Amino acid sequence: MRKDAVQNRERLLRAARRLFADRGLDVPLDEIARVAGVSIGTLYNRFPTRDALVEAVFADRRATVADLAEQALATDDAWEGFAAFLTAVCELQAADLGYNDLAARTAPVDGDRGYGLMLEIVERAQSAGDLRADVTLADLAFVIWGVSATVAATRQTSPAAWRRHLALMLDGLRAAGARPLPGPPLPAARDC
Amino acid sequence: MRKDAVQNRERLLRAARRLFADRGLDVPLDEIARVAGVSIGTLYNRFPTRDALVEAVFADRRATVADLAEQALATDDAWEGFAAFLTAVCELQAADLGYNDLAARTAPVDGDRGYGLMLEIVERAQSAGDLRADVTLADLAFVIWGVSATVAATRQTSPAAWRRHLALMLDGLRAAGARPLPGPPLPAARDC
DNA sequence: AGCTAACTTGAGGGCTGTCTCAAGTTGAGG
DNA sequence: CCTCAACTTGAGACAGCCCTCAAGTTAGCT
Repeated sequence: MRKDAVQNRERLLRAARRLFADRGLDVPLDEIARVAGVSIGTLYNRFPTRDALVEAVFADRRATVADLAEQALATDDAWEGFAAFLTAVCELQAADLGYNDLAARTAPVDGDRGYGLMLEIVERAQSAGDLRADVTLADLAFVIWGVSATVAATRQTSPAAWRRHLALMLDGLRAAGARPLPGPPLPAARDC
Repeated sequence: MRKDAVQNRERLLRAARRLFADRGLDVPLDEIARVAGVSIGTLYNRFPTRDALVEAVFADRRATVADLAEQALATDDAWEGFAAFLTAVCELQAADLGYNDLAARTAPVDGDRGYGLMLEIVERAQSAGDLRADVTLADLAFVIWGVSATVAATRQTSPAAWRRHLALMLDGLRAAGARPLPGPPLPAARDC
């Protein structure tokens, strides 16, 4: 790839990162091109679809989440690790409206490195008797979806409000005082 | 108002009710007109803005919610009333994608009849020692927003999944085993 | 310096949805 | 039956965003 092409690619990524973070994944592509100081045609040359751009911008996130999962497993207390992991993921969401959108739209993929780790986090916390036994990994989507909605709704006015939401959900996930859950657990959904 | 005009208005409302319910509040207006068997111009004659149409379609909902709140207060057990109220509201959301959108976008208005009743539901459940003392009425938005997101995400594949989400939140709202919440409660937000 | 493949450009066509308004139609009172 | 205010109509102006491609430019090799 030519030197100038590489530079343009990076400008585009920088612009997209910023705009996605501030305004969400649906920001117009021509605006990204404009902020990058590049024509819309060049953007399409480098990233043929919006998804390709999103994927490139958030490529590191999957690994970041997997790292967080490993840290969680390294924590002595199983519940503490579990709670810290969820909190960290939600912090990523709160810090970046684009990732907030992305997290709410995509489910963890089965083959992924993070998937196995997350499963382990859940099972460990359940074995320790701290996490209620009737939840599954898929139920954590409720936390992600819920916090995503709260972040989107309160970002401007109460940027820390999601922490209350998360705290309520964590208390709901505790084994102590849990009432049985209705219905079957969520199937391990592919996406959305 | 002329007889045919009244009839057209009702056709529009019927069409809008159906389309909002199936596809959410953002369904194109010209499609509503088409389904109603009326021109787009007529739609704009009757309802100058989308909000006016939405308002007309869901005009009864505010009263419905207030009625539900009254029923909740008529329940002997304070917590049971509280939980039944939230469940009923979420059932409205699950049954109508349009209302699901609406509930997530608008906060209960201060002067509203339902507002006072909901306040009472919360306070009664807190006085009974069942609902944790550190939540406020505004915190119930987390339930609405969260369930709204879950309904939107799982409607097609697991239409009852929101009940698990709600059950987790209800357990999180219980006084028993509650950990202190972080941050200040949400300000009584106007909208959104 | 000259050449060429790689790259950039941005006007323009396409699509979807909103909203308007001049012209035509019709219900209903007199 | 006549009249006219009320109503309906739908083409079309407008706006936002997507995506393409023919023409022009440039990096980098020889």
